[in-house]
Amino acid sequence: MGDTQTPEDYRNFQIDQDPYSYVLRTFCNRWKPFILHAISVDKNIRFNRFTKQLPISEKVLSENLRELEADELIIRTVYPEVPPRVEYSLTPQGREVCRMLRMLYDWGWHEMKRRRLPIDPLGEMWHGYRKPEESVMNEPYKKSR
Amino acid sequence: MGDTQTPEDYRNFQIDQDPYSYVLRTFCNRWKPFILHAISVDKNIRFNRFTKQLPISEKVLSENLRELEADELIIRTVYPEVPPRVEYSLTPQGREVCRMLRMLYDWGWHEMKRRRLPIDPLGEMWHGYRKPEESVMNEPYKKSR
DNA sequence: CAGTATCCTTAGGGATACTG
DNA sequence: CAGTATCCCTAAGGATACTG
Repeated sequence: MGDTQTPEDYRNFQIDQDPYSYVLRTFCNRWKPFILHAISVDKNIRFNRFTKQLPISEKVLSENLRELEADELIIRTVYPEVPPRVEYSLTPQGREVCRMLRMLYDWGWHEMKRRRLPIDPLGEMWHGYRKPEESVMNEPYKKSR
Repeated sequence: MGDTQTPEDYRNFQIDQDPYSYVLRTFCNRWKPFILHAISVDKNIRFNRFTKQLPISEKVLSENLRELEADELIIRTVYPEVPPRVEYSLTPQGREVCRMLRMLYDWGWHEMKRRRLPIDPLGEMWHGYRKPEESVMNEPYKKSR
């Protein structure tokens, strides 16, 4: 379907149109793996819950949620109540991504073990590498400092 | 094995010690997927070949290769000749990473198709989504401009 | 509650010149 | 050939205050 490209066309490499780059900007920044994982565990999670579970600023959280929504990995549902309630959930694509992220986490975990690097215990609890403690997982991060 | 942590310990979330972060900094930046893939295809690839296949500056390429080596994903072999010859190859861990990157690429490719986004044809050739043309793949990137 | 709006800092990457 | 060494720039993220 119109795929008659010359070698010269190919040489004009557009990195931003490569699937690697798409993947990186879609879910491989500092916070998106954590955000997606939080949604996968806590269905219908609300805005404030993120900020209690992750040391992320509201600005950055908001930006990331908007991007994830635009990329169709999550759905934002607004309930017209007072005070407002907004819930976030995964799309089918978002669930696929979570499966891949799971693989990445597992690889990273084993690799860090192999290299004897310290591993954050909270993530381990969330991913089944450590006995869970509800009291901690419900609100792990203190806004202190 | 000394894993007696209090809830307060857990609350002190160290994002840099989480496997997600480890994965991101190990092989999820702008160029590492391309570099690793280039090595996986062209065993014993040399420094200059990267710069001909990717629009990457020598500085950034060098930095990335050093990091990949430090993280034990690639091996750097120096042959004491004149002029010097240095070859890069994958470690077993590097090959594992390439397998995961393959999954990410495939997901990204399908997702971009689904969303009707333009996909760079050169990457498609390298990943088997498009009929390969040797002449282009051997030196796709022109240093012009 | 669920966010914006501002302002600020830093790390990652790009361009270019140079070297053993 | 296989890199350093410089200098520069932008995008991502952080801190904080404010709002419907």
